[in-house]
Amino acid sequence: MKEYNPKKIEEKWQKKWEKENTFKAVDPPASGSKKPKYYILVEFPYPSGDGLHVGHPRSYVGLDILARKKRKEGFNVLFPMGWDSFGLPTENYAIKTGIHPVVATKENIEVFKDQEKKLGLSFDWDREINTTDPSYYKWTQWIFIQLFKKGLAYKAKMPINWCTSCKIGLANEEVVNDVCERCGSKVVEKEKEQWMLKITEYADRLLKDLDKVDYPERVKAGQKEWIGRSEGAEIEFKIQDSDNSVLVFTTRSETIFGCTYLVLSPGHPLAKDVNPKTRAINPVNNKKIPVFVADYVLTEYGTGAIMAVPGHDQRDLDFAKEHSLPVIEVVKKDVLVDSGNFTGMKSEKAREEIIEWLSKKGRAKKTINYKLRDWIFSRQRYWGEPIPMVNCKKCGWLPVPEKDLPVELPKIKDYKPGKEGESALAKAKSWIGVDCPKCGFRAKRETDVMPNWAGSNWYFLRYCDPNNKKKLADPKKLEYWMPVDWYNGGMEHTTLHLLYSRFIFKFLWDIGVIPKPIGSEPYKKRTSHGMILGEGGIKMSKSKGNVINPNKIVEEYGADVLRVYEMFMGPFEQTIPWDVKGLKGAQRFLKKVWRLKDRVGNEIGDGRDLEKTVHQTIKKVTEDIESLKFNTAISSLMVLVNEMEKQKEISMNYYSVLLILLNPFAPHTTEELWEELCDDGLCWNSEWPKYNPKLVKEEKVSLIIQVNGKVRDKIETDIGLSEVKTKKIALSSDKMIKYIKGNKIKNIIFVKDRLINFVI
RNA sequence: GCCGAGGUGGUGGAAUGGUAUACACGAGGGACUUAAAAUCCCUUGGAGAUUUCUCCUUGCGGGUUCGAAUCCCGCCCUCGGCACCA
Repeated sequence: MKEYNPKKIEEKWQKKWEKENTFKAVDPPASGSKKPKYYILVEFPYPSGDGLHVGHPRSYVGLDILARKKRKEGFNVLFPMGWDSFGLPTENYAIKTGIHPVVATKENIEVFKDQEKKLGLSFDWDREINTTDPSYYKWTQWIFIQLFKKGLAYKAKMPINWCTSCKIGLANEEVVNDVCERCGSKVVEKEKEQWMLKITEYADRLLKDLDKVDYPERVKAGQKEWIGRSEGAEIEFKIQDSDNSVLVFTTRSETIFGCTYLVLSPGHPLAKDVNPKTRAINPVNNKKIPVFVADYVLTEYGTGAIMAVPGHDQRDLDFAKEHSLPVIEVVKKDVLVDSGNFTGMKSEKAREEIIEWLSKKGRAKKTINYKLRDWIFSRQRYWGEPIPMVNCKKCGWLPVPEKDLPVELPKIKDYKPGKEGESALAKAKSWIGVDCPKCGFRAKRETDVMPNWAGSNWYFLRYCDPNNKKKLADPKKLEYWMPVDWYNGGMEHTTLHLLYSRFIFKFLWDIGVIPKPIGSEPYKKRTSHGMILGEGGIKMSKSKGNVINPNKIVEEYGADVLRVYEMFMGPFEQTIPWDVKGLKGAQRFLKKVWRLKDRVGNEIGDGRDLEKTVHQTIKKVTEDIESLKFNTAISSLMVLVNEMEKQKEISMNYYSVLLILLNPFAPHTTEELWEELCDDGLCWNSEWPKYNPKLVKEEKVSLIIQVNGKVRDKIETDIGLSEVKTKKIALSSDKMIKYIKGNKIKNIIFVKDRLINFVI
């Protein structure tokens, strides 16, 4: 082929890869194969009706590069893809158009899959999964039943966030500024029976085990923040002239002598009984203090009541000023003052001793509080996994027998939730009625479905054994593939999705579904890619009309150009604006590589310089891919190509190194060139080159000569020159003579092969 | 308000204590062409001298150091996350 024609090339290789199942991950025991496994996971997308966004390929291409490199290095790579396809947009679309979510989902998936295939991603498509497939959600339901059996799923009447428009209960994290995150309508409180998951039981382990994993510090910080562990004490304040008492939670019991009033949250059981004359008794000094009700104290956190210490807490101080309440300072320079027997004690010691003293009197106990709350797991919607539970008037809540799983979504015509907010499933009368699994009398199915998270909590396990009909996954396969070696996804999922899936994994590990040797953490390493913004740095959105469709780019420039551009545009973790012009640079680069083939000759023709650059490039690209520094990896490849352009003839040897290094980034172009020029094998599975450390080093260096830290001259020297010799050469130069003339050299700083600095 | 990330040419960025601005885009000039595209060559941080050269420059102000984009202190701004967490 004379001209670079990406369209033809890409179609050709994509067909071949599909036909030959090139990127299939081999399950154990692979006969004779001793390749170590490597499991690379990218967050699976929600197949929306909008199709792929240029943000998707950023993650997929980045990790595809890693996957392709690992294969070359001899790993048995698992790099799968699937669809997280339950969700509201599809349901809302169904309500609007009457098109069944199953149909819409199928269409959307076809579009997504086609778009992804056109990017040349090396997924093992044999392992494709879909959370809305009954053979998949059978196991999502099965996990729920196991949680129920262990007492970790329970029903509770909860004051929930109720969206007045969506007619759906929202979890706390789905409410933004008192409005529904999805539709922007007003959210009110409503009492509702909800299925809850006891994630709080795992709070400590979710926190502690962060030490075992390789996540970015900012991600760990997010997890810690969300769990919000704080050590403190519950202290009892008796209400005067009453049998009631108020428990408060505090992390700073050493400040109790400065407590001048109590505050209850509006939801506190005693809040109704509080009046301006109510007094509580401070257990350390028997002072009678007023009691208030205020909404700056949260019902759900701690005991729903606080001891207010305006001398040492800003919010208490604000409140005290507003109500002209006394402010007492009881800690000065970390030492207690005006605090009875504890005066003069260091605050850290006093904190412990005060609790101990009050504990002996039965008025306090040490406790640990978490911000983390149990997880509301019910949604009154249609397009989700039915919660596989049955309610019998006689026997109560019972799980559907496992042999009857999956509980499939019934076919209905109207997907709208009921007016009271009940799930649309409540309309499927014949589906609801079921025999009680225990007593056999007529009972009713649960009509709530699970939230979006349910399917994505454990999907990475199913990839290990996607077609297993008897088990969630074969333990042998899990033991081989798990844990995930490298997980990449969006920053927006680093708190909740990560926490929830870690919780479910730990639970499955506890009950023996996950083989013990794997350990109780699902992801060894987590990274996050940055968002791609529209041109000019504004978010891409339909309303702004600045959404870029990756397939248009593929049409015009080719997938390899898009891949190289997205990886070159800037640091992988960083948010970055899209720039059409940048595509041109990527295109020029690949064209240059293409044209270089005409200069490939035999073994002669390479200068020593090219040899050095080749080895330096191998080193740089090898290291940069491992740290996701794709932008600098590509720039070093550009340097190599620029250097090759200067040569009259390039050896096959060096050109093939270039092709292998570039292959993960531009798999189609390099494969085509490889086929044309190389006699043996394919580029994708050619061994990753190794560099010679001796050849990476420069033999000559440009040594900097400074005077008082300012660069005044440079000299070309051999490496390893001693201080004495360097000094001699440096001082003999005309420039230096000029600069130093008439001054006394006070000090000389010498850094070998880098610089010499004269301080005068 | 708190937590996290960041601020470097006209633009995206490189450099994590040692030549600031690699690589790329854009722009200007030139070659090829009837012309355009494509391709190639040169110039390109700013200011002043223009043959040698000098001074300034990494958000702002200090500090440490022979030497700071990089480390420390204070401030300003942008982006992301969380919302009274006792």
